[in-house]
Order: sequence, then C-alpha cells, then structure tokens
Amino acid sequence: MRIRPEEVRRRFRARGLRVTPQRIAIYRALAETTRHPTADAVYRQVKRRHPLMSPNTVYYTLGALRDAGLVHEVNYWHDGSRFDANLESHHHVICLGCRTIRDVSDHALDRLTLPSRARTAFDVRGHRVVFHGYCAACRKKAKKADIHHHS
Amino acid sequence: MRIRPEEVRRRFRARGLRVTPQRIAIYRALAETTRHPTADAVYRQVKRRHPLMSPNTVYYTLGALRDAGLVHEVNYWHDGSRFDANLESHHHVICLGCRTIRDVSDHALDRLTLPSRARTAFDVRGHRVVFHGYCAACRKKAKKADIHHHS
DNA sequence: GTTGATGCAAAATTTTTGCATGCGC
DNA sequence: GCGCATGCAAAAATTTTGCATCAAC
Repeated sequence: MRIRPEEVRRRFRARGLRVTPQRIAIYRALAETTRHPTADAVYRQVKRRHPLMSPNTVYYTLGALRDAGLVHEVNYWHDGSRFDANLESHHHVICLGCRTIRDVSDHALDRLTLPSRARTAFDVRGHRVVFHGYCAACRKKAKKADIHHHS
Repeated sequence: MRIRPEEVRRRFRARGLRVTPQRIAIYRALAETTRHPTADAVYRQVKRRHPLMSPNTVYYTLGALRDAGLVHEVNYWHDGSRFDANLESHHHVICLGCRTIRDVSDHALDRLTLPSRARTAFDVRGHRVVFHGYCAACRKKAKKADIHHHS
C-alpha cells in the first residue's frame, strides 16, 4: 500500500519523532509491504533509492520506530533461535521488559483454527498463541523509575 | 524436570538418531528447562559439564533434533528481527518450507484471553496467533521431490 | 568398515558501538 | 545553537562452513 510522505511526517510528528528523509524512506519501505522484512532486508530495499544509507541508520531507526510504537517487532526473540523440548501443545507469555518466556497450557487456546478460506490453501500443522505484556517484576521496576523521574 | 539418559537414548532410537554423549547432554539440557534457551545458551550450559563441547556440535545437533521432530524451534524467524508497520490486530501464517509469513485477520482470534490465573500476575498488552504448516507451493515442491526419490 | 558426529579453525552474517559531521527542530 | 540522526569504520556477537579425526552403528 502506497503511503504519502506527508502522512508519514504526520505520524512521526504525532509521536514526537524527528523527521528526516532517511526515516521517511525506512518507514515507507515497511508500510508498503506485508512481508515482515528483517532489518537487513529493509536496508537493502531502501538502499536502492538512497545509496548513501548506512545499515547503522536502519537498525537505529527501526529501534526508534519500535520504541515509539509506530512499528511492531514481529519476533521479540531477536537474540537467536530458541528451542524447546516440550512437544505438548502449549502457548507462551513473553514479558517485553525482561524478555522472559513462560509457558501456558489451555485447551481453549489449543482448539483455534484458521478462517476456512485460508485453511484450504494451507496445510496447517499447528499453531501457537503468544501473549505479550509486562510481568509483575518489570511493572514494579517501571513504577519505581517513574517515581524517580517525577521527583 | 530431570530426565534419565536411558529415556533420552530411547527417544533418539525411536527417531533413528545416532546416540552420543554430546547429544544426550544437549537434549537433557533442553528437557530440563522451560526457559526456551538460545543455541548459545544451551552451549554455555552444556559446556559446564563437557568442557570440550564445541559450539558447532550444539548448533548441528539442535538442527538435527529439530529436523527429527524431537525439539521445537520456538521462533521460526531466526534470520533476524522482523518488523511490521501494520498496527491493526492481526495474526500470522508461516510456511515452514519457504518461511513466508502471511497476515490473517479474524475477530475470533482477536478475542483470546489468558487463563484467569496468569492474567492477574501479568499485564497483557496484546497477543498474536501464529499458524505454521506448508503453503500450496511448498507442498507441490515436496510431492515432486518425493516422486523423484521413489523412482 | 561405513557413515555420520565431533572439534578446531576460519569465514560469513547480523547487529552494536564509537565518533566526527551534519541536519532538524 | 542544541541535540539527536547520520554515515563511516571497526568491533562484537551469532551462526555457518571446511576439514581431519573419531565414534556409533
């Protein structure tokens, strides 16, 4: 989906983000695809029109956009592949603060199905639900930091 | 949860995997935690008892265990962080063959909640469902390869 | 004995850090 | 003008590849 630079500018302003040509290019590249690209893929895409763009800027900017809530990081566990020997159907709760993953077992969650249209084209072997938010420890930590900021 | 070497041996045999002390150690390290460790974390853990263990072996073995279906890879997108500018609630279908991610929108999937016990301790900000399986193209490809193998 | 697993080393890949310059505000 | 963003470079971290040796079957 095309998106006009003016609209990007508006969204940046709404979040208090500084507007630069590089950032507009990066955001547009992301907004105009549904392919959930890696940072590196965004870099390669943007570089075609902005040959001087550095990877550094892309990584830095994607982090800034994420922190501002303007884009989502699809896989929170960007620190490498993670493995699990538990083959029982189960789901995950991940804390966005400390990145800890906890298991959740729930039969209702096990019974989800794809909407029927998609189901015929795709051979579904399983699914997993990931809840994200903040654990008690991280909430407490954030509250403490908040108090300090206001004092 | 402790797991006896004999049990590991049995599971390996059932899948036609060669049994070695290193593999037993790697599998046990994974079976005895619910922390969903990275390959590197498994390496560091196992190295404590097997100082000669090489990272290579851990990566190779985890891949072999995964291919044999004995362990799961929690995040399929181990090629780096992936980003998405679409902030509307949506879910994902990922093909284990070509790793393509497609979006799915479905109100029933949007309404899931954590089991109530977990919900009180955790401040849930959202959730996402990921279906995994094989797309039509990859199924066709696999079938073709299969025919060739049998000829 | 054959085949595949292991360990060492080196390379490739991805991401982060340091720092001088420049641009948005 | 101030402060953050940018680009270049180098470093760090993670994962893969090559290869000789060794162990499992």
